[in-house]
Amino acid sequence: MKQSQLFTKTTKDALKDEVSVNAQLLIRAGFINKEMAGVYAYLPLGLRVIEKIKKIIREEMDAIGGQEIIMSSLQPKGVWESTGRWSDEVVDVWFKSKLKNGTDVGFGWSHEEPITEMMKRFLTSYRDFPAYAYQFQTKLRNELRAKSGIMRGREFVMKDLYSYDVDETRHLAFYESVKGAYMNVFRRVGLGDITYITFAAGGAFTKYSHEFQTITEAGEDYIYVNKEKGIAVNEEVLDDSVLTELGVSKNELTKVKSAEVGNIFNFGTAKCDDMNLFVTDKQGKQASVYLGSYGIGVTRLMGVVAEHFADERGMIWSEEIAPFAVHLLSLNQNEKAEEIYNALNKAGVEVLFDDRDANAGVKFADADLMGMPYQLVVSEKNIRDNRVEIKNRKSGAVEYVSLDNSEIVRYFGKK
RNA sequence: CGGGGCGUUGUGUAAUGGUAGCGCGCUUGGUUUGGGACCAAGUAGUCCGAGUUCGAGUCUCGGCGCCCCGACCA
Repeated sequence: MKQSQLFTKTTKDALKDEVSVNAQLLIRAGFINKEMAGVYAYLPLGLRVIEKIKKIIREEMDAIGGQEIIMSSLQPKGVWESTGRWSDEVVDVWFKSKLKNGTDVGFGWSHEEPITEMMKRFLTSYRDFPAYAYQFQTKLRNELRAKSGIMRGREFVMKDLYSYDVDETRHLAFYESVKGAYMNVFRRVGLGDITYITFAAGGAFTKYSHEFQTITEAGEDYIYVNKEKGIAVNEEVLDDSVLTELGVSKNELTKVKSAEVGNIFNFGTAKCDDMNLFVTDKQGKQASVYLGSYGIGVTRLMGVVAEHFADERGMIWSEEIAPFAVHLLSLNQNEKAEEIYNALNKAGVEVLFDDRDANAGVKFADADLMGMPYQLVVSEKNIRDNRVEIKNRKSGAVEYVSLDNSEIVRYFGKK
């Protein structure tokens, strides 16, 4: 894409009302726009990051048998009444409205009840299991206090996966396979080293649930970790019995601040029982259904990455989720740069071409702010030396490649 | 939901109750051209509504909105 055609622009100015690093950088670079407190629009560059993250998640979900669907944002009252969760006293984040005829509707803050209701149509026999469905969906939550940019908003994108099974062993095995898939996701977005499967409160159905906590100062949780043993415990459940169960003592654990990027939850059979989802087993008798619910905050994950991979000049995207792999900077050498741009495009390399009539300093500063992994500099100086310059945004390392389109394509092809 | 801070051009800020000014941005012209360059001329504003006052950005009341701490986070 040519930058001269991109309708967004960058700004040097820091916004007074936006304190978090993620929102500050993403807004300055033109990735997102703030619509209101806790509500952000995703612009071309930001959307490309979201789509890259979704692609990774989609691959990992499909790999464990997930089938993608999309539920609705408008939800009927009835399905939530069956579990007692329509009440504002029970769920305090509801956005609600009415149809013209007075019928109550809710805006989806979760989809556990609606998807289970929907599944009743299809899951009627033990032969129908297991069933694994997931979606990417905008969740609407009337948070009392939005904060930290895109890390805690009133409208955000979540990937939620639901597993249904009649066989408890298989149900638990799937739960374990989601753990693995989730860690793959966090590894692939670059947060593997600092993301822990964390013991957390389980609620009414199970003793514990598991959260995926990424160590970051921008987070709002505290967890206790032991990196060598790969153990992490949320502060909220840390007591002597948990320590005994895990076989660690408290002085082996370090307290760190973290952000919850994912959560997996075993409902047992309670939820489906509540919603009257029963099926016929082999003996022709009524059987209960196990439900698992598994979430990844897609937009929050983008916020955590933006926070973590940044320096004083701007963001630093990894190749897996960068909006573009290459930022081609033409220092008044548009003709030559255009040839390279076309060659890279033809080879399928994603490239943002800064073809604007601007000073070198402006282009470098913008490129650093936007944070594409590679900056490819085409300038008079380089052309004279019959080469192009390729700078690694993260390391700052500079490499030179001869001024030959196929050589340049090959450089990025091997990446 | 409890507590605190705050709303002035697009953005960041200034203005004893008395002419709304400055930097950045943006527009135009010119100069520059490897790290946010320079010169000149322009552009645009007091969140909304009442009230007090000869006079309100400034004082009072109400509304709307934003940020932070805490609580909450299925």
